[in-house]
Amino acid sequence: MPELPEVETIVNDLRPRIEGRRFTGVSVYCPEMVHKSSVAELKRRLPGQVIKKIARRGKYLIFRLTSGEALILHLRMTGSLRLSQKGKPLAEPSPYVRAVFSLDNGTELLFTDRRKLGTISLVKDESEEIGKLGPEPFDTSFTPKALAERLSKHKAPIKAVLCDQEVIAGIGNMYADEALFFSGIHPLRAANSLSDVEIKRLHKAIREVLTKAIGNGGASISDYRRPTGEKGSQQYDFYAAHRGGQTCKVCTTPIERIAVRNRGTYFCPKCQKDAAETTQIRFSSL
DNA sequence: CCCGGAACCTGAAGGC
DNA sequence: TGCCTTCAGGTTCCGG
Repeated sequence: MPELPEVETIVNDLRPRIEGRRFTGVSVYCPEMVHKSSVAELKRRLPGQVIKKIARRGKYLIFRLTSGEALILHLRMTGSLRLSQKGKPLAEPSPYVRAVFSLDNGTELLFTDRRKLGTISLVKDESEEIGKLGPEPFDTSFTPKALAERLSKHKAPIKAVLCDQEVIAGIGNMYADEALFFSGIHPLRAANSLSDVEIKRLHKAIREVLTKAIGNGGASISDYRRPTGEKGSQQYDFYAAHRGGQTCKVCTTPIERIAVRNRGTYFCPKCQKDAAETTQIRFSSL
């Protein structure tokens, strides 16, 4: 599932290949994926526009266009972007191509999505789509204090609050589990019950976990692929996420799986104790 | 306003 | 083998 590291990888892969290119056309095979505009509007307003800048905000991919408008994509759970040369089939063709964006150098950007939950929007003002997102984890304004202030407003389980895009942008199910593992915090702890020390550790763990995953090109759990078709390798580096029944890489205790807000949640019952007082730092870096 | 759960969607995986 | 049910989890919507 594409979260911040996966989208960041996609942006990094796309940037040298298609930044500065001009859209020449667009075909949409799944009109219900187009939000905040229509297929007709895409066809009318996109061709001719140059991609000035490719950016990421949270889990959103942003193509900033010459007109000042922005094409904003969200991959949700099974979406992916693939680059191909016009008329040249992919080495691993997908039956789930939902939209094709053609560029002036013969490159085609394919939006594939098995479950059709991804979104495509063309907006005049980016804030229409991403205005409510919380801070970027790597922004200098995202300090332990800023995290503390945001967490103090929520009594829901920390796991759920970390996945709330208005609290902090870009973290989803997998990296919430990883960040909690590396900060030694139980996923069911109330978000507003964390101590300052725990929040500091969590803040550090969030950045470390995301940085490592970006270095690994993201996690190819499910349908995620890089635009080149390559898989990421972060799935082999998980300590908690998707490791139910396997032994903890730190203490060999079996990793447990529980449901938090109907989401599969993996944690080590020994490294991530229930009560704040008993939690100790057993490791400080990845 | 806050919180929890359902809906969206469809292939994969598991049970019988 | 094959049918059926359940699961996956980002976001939005809705009801309490």
